[in-house]
Amino acid sequence: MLDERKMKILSAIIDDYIATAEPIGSRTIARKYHIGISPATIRNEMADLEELGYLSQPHTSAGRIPSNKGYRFYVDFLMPARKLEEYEQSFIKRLLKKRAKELEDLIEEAGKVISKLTSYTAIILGPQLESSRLKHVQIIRLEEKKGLMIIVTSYCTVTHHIIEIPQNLTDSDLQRISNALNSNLSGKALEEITPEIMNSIKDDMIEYDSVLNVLLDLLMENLDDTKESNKVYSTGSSKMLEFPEFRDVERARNFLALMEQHDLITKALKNYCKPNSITVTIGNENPWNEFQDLSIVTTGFFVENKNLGICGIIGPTRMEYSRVFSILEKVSDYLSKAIASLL
Amino acid sequence: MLDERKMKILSAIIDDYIATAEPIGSRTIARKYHIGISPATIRNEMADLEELGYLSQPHTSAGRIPSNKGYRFYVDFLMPARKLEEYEQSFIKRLLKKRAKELEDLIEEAGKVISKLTSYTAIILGPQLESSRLKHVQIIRLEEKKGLMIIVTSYCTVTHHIIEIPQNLTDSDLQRISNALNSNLSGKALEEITPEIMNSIKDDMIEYDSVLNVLLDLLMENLDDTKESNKVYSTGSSKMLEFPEFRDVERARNFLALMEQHDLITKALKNYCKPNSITVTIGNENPWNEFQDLSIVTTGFFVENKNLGICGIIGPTRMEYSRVFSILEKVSDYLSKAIASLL
DNA sequence: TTTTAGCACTCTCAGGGCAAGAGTGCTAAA
DNA sequence: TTTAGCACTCTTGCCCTGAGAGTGCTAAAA
Repeated sequence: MLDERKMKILSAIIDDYIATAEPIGSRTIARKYHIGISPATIRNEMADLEELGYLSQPHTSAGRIPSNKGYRFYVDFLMPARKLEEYEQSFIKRLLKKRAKELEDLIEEAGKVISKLTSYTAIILGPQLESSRLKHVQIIRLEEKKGLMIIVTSYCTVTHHIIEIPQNLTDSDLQRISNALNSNLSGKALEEITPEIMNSIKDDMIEYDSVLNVLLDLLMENLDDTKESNKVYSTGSSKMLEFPEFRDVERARNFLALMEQHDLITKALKNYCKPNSITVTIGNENPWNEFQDLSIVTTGFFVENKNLGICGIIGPTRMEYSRVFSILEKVSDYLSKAIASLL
Repeated sequence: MLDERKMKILSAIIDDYIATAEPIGSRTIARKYHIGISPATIRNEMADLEELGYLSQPHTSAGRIPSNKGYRFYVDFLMPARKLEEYEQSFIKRLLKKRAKELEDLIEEAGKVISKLTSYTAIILGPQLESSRLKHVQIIRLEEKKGLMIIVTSYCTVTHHIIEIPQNLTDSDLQRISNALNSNLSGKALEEITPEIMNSIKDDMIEYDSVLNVLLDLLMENLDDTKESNKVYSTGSSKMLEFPEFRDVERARNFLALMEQHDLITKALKNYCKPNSITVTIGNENPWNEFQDLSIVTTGFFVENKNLGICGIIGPTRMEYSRVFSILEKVSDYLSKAIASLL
């Protein structure tokens, strides 16, 4: 563990670097932060900190910048707690008030709020349906031979599929099928829908065998889909380019390309984020080198104590961690409430 | 109108500039394109073309680059027709084969195809529901006091709303309401749903007055929404940054910020694009100066001869117009077919 | 033993000067 | 009407230089 003085210096360097994006020299620290020791002493300490891996030097005669290890130490031990500004509070509160029609709208809104307030790119991984159950299935006839199957999960997410209806089925047949599916399947999670159950449904309604096959397939596929691939929402990429780390177009492009790789982002979020608390992944703590000089901060949002998704931000490792923490905490809180009142 | 020789020279300059992004000098033209006249003559012609507004010079001792007027002339008169490459053909064909579950998936897929093939940013404005009609309304009970209203339009786009169900309504009440709404409203366009019709529904079912008010409001709001604000899909922004015109981060950022302004894009597409044919808007032919050095190429897609939406690309004014034309034409064609077979 | 002042050294960065290169417009000859 | 020739302009890359910032080391001070 570092001694008091080293921590003070490290803290000062990181704070300053986060604010200015310029390497910091010993003189600057002595002048701006009043630690009460001379630049020479600070220089010695900085050399130590560099040897320990917390700092690095872009070139010999430049100041120091934090390394990933430095940021990690900062986030874990040094970072000051921060209260939200008045305007941030009220901005987030609007989330709750704006009556949204759907979960999706709400999530998009939350993304906008996060990116507006932080200037980083918001990422939301939403509805995480691992624990979702089937709530309702309904088949509606639209035309002579065309119908709509509507699937509602326990989180009130709705999906629909256009299906073909065999000529000989009447409306009451459709209703009977709907009823049978509901009474057998509703309340069940994906893994509880076994082949036995499906066969028993088919046996009960042998006369509808062919259409039932199609329906059950669609149903399973649908549940499978929502389980596998969460939808990724990301907002505010253009603002990110204002940061000096993206002055180089090459890096900007890489970042934008990364934001289009939803599968990779999903992986990164799922593997490295505990939804129950705010999690940070700094630079190469992420195994994919696309994230090399990016940090991810995330937290979950919940309904009835069940994790519904992950919201967070992605930005350069030089990030205002403490601001992001305070904002994300609040947004996740309010988002959870807003969803609860929606469902 | 320009004489033959001027057209040849203009054509050569624009072709070359589109390919290289470098100003072209008289010598280059004489060497690469065999027009059979000397650089000096070409120089004279170029001076004429500049005076006429088709070319401009970045600085006195540089070559010429096309002006917006030049591009316009090129697109209208000079541009060679182009056939699709084998691989482009087959790439687009996959659109049709991939069975999509929803219109939305199909549209997103089309966007990806367009941006992959052209390297420009694909923009799709979709389902344009101006001429859409209400096809079906259905209310489903999910829980004791919670229900789902499902609205299907004539293009089989589906929206849903979670609604509150008053305590005393039974399932058969809900069915009765659904039936009444359907028999009175289905097949009607938004503007055909007059207050008289709504009142007559209410009169018929006076006992459900309060819930009917909510439902009808939602319904109108929904139709209004889909009419006003089409959804904008855009894909492939990161690839755009590979073009030399975006080597400047400032411009890259402006472009990305523009792509997030869906309302402006909608306006630009709606006001300046005729869906029946391929339309180009070059640079400041668009009145908003965000589009200053961008061109938009669009065309519509159709189902049963009704325009369902607009698909197109947005890119720098220095654009491979003829390639884009050929690709867009094909995609719109196949997209229309794919949608037809889906619905 | 720890801290600090002093100093030589290193590296970057902005600015100036210079030569090369590309392209033009003009003039006069073909 | 076309073309060769030529002087002129402007950009670009390159080198050089001096200023500035910051370091590490040494030796003196606390």
